[in-house]
Amino acid sequence: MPKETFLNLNKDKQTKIFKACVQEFSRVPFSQASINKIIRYADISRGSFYQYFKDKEDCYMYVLSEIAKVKLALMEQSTIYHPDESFFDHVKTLIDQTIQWIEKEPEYYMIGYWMNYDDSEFIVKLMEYNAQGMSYFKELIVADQRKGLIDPHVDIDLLIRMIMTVNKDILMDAYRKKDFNRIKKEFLTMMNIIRKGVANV
Amino acid sequence: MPKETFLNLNKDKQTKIFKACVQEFSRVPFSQASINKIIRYADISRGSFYQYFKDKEDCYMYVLSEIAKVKLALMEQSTIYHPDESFFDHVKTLIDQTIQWIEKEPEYYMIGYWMNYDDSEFIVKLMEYNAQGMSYFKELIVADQRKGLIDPHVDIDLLIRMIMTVNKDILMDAYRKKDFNRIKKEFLTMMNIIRKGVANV
Amino acid sequence: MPKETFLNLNKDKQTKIFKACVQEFSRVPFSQASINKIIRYADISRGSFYQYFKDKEDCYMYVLSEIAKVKLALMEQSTIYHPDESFFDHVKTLIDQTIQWIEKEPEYYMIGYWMNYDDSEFIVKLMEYNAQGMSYFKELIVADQRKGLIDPHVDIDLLIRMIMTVNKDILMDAYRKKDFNRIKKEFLTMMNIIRKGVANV
Amino acid sequence: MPKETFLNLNKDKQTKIFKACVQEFSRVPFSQASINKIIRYADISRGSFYQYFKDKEDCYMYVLSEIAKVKLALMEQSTIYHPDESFFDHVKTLIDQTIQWIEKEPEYYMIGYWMNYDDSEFIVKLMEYNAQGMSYFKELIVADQRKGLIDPHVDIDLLIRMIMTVNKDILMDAYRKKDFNRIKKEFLTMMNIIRKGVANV
DNA sequence: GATGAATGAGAATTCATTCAT
DNA sequence: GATGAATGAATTCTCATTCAT
Repeated sequence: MPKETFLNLNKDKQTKIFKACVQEFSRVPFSQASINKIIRYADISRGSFYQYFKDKEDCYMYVLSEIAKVKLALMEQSTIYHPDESFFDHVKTLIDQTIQWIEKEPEYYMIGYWMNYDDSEFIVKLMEYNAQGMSYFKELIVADQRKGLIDPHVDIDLLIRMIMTVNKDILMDAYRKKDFNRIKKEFLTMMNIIRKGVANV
Repeated sequence: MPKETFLNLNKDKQTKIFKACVQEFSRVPFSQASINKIIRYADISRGSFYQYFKDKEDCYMYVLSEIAKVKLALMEQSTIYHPDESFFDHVKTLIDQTIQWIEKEPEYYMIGYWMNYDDSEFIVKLMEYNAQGMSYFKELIVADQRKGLIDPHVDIDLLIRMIMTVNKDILMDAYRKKDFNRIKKEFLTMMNIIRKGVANV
Repeated sequence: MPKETFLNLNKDKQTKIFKACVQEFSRVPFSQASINKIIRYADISRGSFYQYFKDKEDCYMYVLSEIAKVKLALMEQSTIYHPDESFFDHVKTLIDQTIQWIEKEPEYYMIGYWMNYDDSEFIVKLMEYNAQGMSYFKELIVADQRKGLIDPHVDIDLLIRMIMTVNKDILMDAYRKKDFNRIKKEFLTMMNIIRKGVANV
Repeated sequence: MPKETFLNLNKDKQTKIFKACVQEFSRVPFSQASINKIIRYADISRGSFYQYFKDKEDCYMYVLSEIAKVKLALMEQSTIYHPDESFFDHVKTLIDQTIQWIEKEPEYYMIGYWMNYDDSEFIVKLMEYNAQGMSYFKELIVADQRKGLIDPHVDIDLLIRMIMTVNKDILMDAYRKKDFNRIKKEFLTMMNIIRKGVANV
């Protein structure tokens, strides 16, 4: 996490630096991100960077934690206010919010995206903490199975992975094409396929 | 694409160089691939490399195109020899073949893997290769819809994308965990979800 | 030498800063000593450091001069209280004291140790301090020569240098091996060699 | 040791680079030596340096080995041609040669000098191989003891250390004062002290 | 008199690419 | 057609020193 020096900076400067980091870390995976570029974007000296952050990793952690704050705030809303939602409704809510979020801060999303594909030790470790979010999905599914809404024989882990993957794919596609309008419809369609299947019975 | 100088080389040497490139490009993403390592593997001089290829990118494109050839050949086979298969059976066959292929030439697969998450200009180019394979999937689905096997209202493009994504995810996961045994079962489970859905009717 | 700002500080703070400097300058040679570490040890701000000292060199000179004071005081004692000792007895006394001193303030000794092998401009300055102690050695030797205890033809300056060098070497070795027990015995042996020679007569 | 690239260079260039290294490594201890300075002295590009040497250590090892060659050649001469010399005569011969050597290549000497005072792991390891040269000194002393030339009770290791230390000190002093004329006389005087002692019997 | 943020030159090392032979 | 030496900008990171508050 940033050094005191950074925290002592006025909010404006902090924000400027944060944005510069986001700009760079959303461009390429962590291992390719260039401190050179960050300090150029932020218009600070090389020395200053290292007065603010211990090293590149430290800087990255800071950015992630800032983003996590926003993200958690978002997720808490959806979790807290709809505790009794069914799994699919919940996923739908979540996606709605994610889409909103991406439209507002697409770069935040990219940072998380790159994280999936960086092999550096550091990033691999980081990824593990992400996996924690999955557990409450499981609970929702189990609950739905008890209520008779979801087939009790289904492989829960695979189901979650499938939805996650599909989800990621759609968002990435939207990002690439800079078209967030179709996403929602596409997503609902895909969720429906998973829910109902495509076979004609 | 390679310069004439390369094409004039005897097949043996071409192959040796190709293999060296594959070895390196399957190790790390394009941006991290080292020409140093390639020329060492191929046992050619630094100068020769640049007499064969315009630059690293050119070399990469060459490798991709070679692999694409093999891949397309494979896919065509499966189409040619089982023209009447239903869509899902076909997908299953395809996956069988892909798994076989990966087990035989895992490096080819890795190159594709890395490609997805590296330089975006290339991704676009890659997508073009992939898109070629899609058209005949469509035909199979339409045929199945006519036969009453698949829901006629389903969005064909989305369905294909979904299967592709899920497919990629399973393979990637298998690769990461170096465990190809579970793949087939996992894949069948996921295909079943897509086919039948998970809702309790 | 320190700026007035430093001299105006209360003794406690001066001492705290001095100790911090000693801690750092005894750790590594001057050129590798870190002002960062000094201000952290002394718990003063970066800016304060430069309000007290012109630069790193200035700070170092201050430390050296402080240590020199202590050292000279020590040497004077041995001269004052045993004015009639023979030269070799005196050297022995001196070494006893030096060893005591080292065991009490090993860091002071280390600073001198590093000094010898770092920036050469400093060495010259250091030598000046050291030279002060030499003159009364000479007197002792001359006295012993008059008393017929020491060969009148011996080159006094060389003899002193030799003893100094041997002395330094033993101490250094003791310091490196963190073993001060053998020192005294080794030292006596060496002094005996100088006194009696090793040739079989 | 240098890479092939370096060995392929013509002798002139090799020499130029070697001299640049010597210039830098004789200026300061290894840990402070600057590759920047070396490439400036040698008038080569930063990249070239790393095409010649793996890293700074590699470069240093090369320089040492070159110097060692010269030094060994020198020592072999004195050892081979005077196998029956007494210990002190041998030391005298050795010093004569060392002085000659230092006068011709004072920088070589400095490199070895700095080595004594560098704490980096790498250098500490290196120093061990230097210790090997001592063993044949021991043999000479033992031989002299058998012949009755040297006091049989003398502590051999301490004697060698003493001579080494004194030796080093004289050379260093000569180097500092850029005055090699007095060395020989000084050295003989000191050896005489060790041989005969200074006490009036 | 105190503070600590800002600076920029410097460190070692890597690597795609060029160019003379 | 082959070679491999030369290049220099790029990388991350350190640190003594300055300067505005």
